[in-house]
Amino acid sequence: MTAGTLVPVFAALGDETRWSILAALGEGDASASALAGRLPVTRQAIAKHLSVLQEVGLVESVRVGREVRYRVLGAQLSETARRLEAIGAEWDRRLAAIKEIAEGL
Amino acid sequence: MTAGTLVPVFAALGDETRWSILAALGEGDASASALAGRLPVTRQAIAKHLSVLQEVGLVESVRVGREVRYRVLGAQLSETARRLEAIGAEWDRRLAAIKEIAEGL
DNA sequence: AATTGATGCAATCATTCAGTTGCAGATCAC
DNA sequence: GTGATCTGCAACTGAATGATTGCATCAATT
Repeated sequence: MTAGTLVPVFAALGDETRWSILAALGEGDASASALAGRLPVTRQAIAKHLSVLQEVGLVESVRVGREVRYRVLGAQLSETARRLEAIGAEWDRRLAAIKEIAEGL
Repeated sequence: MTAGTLVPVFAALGDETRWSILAALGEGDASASALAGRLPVTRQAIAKHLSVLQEVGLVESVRVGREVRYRVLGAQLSETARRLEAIGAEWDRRLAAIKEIAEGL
């Protein structure tokens, strides 16, 4: 269901413009040209960002006639969040264990 | 408790070397020099990465004599995961609503 | 105090990347 | 078919960044 590697997803999410695109797509599916009308960047720049987002599984595209509509995939975000939560919890567990040892409990 | 902006945290997590550092720190607190002994990059490169990680609240540092020890903060990861999950769920909710409308349910 | 080991700062280099412009190709409307 | 519109590819530019080397500084050990 989800992409293999985790790091590229974070790299994709580490850009303000891409979040603007995701936010705009959150209002409803749209094409690169339509997004270019709402954001202060060119269509080609948006097309590149959409390509990045699609490669990591954050959006999907559907061809409708002569335009290509993009849609946000929330499931990938949830999956990423789940894996991140697991890692964070593991580290906190270790820290707690160390603290217990240090305090002689 | 956590840093303000979300995007820089993702940018910080979007680098393989920084994950190597986080993984190494997961085995126990360490200094930049100690990490340089375990990873295939120079101490200065690691120092820069640690600076980035510290700025977004993923690690904290404690001075111990002449060395500076770094520790992973799992709480920031968990916090980031929570916010990500919330966004993903919201998007999926909207998608489901749109799909229902489209299918005339 | 002299030496050793650790951090910090600065300059440099190569690569990556976000963004642009320009043009060619494809598809709908008329 | 002709024109308008949307996509796709390619080349280019400028800025950000990952990584390096070199040197200065500061603290602990002897």
